[in-house]
Amino acid sequence: MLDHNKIYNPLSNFNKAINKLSANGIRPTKQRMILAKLLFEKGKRHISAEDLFDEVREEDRKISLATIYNTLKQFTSLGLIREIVVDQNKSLYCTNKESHYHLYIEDENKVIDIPTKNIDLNIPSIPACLKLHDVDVIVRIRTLKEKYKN
Amino acid sequence: MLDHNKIYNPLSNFNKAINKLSANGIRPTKQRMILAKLLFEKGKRHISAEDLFDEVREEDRKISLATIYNTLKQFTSLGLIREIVVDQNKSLYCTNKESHYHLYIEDENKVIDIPTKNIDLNIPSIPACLKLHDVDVIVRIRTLKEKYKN
DNA sequence: TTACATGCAAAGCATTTGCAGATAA
DNA sequence: TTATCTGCAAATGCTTTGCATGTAA
Repeated sequence: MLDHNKIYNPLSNFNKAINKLSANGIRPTKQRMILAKLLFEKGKRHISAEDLFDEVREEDRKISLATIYNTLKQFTSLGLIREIVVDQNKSLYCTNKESHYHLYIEDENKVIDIPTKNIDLNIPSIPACLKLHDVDVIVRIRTLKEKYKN
Repeated sequence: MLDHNKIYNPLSNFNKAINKLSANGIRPTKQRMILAKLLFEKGKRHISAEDLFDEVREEDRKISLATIYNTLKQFTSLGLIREIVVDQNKSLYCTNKESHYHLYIEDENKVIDIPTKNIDLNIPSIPACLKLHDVDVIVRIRTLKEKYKN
């Protein structure tokens, strides 16, 4: 059921997402709507499949992990969210639609958005013909002590 | 067995690596020596565990994958190589000891080093107290066509 | 009605771990 | 000798897939 917020805010990220789904012939099923709400009605997020799975349960609903993974992949293909690979055992999904990069603090397993203007890329080695589709920048910082001596 | 190259080039990356091993009480076993040779006597490389496994076999030797993974992890802890997580199912290990960042071309599964001077990081949001141990920057570019329409 | 979605369990895959046997010092 | 290392196979953990069932249009 629609609430007033959505009725009077036709350009919300949630509504844009739903529009994009139908524009691509993808059915607005119960599961997709629940996930879209969690992703797009809570501000900018960096969230994992497992996190979403838990949030769905907290609402006393249930969506299988497989469906969550498949939906996240689909939303990513549609450009509704961005996947950030922070380490080999975890992908996070980012709902910030503005142009930005990511700062990953390994010790805390935490991701912070960095405005694009804060990083100047000067990469003459990219062939001019490459026609970039997307550029992700992950700045990974560690504060760990060295484990071995010099 | 040592060859002339090593005898007369005491500052080679290979020798530095071996020195670091013994400085940390880590035995220069047959397996570690073979891996160190492959890593440090072939110039700058971006190589996976599986790649190394294959290269060892090409020399008609055999080191188990488990040992290769463990050794790579250990060399990384020692700071001899750097791990680059290019996607969730693959880590590459980089033998370039100079300060640099990484450009990952997803379509080609290829990594190129970027000199640090080509990227200006201006990240006021990092708390000053954090005392960075290391900063990895991965610029991930895609040239794929969009799969879905707008 | 029917093409598309979902959920479950099983499969996949890179990586890690437990442990018995091997090896360096 | 003995602490460390290696190799195998099994375990792990995230993610994907096959397929039977369910559902939107």
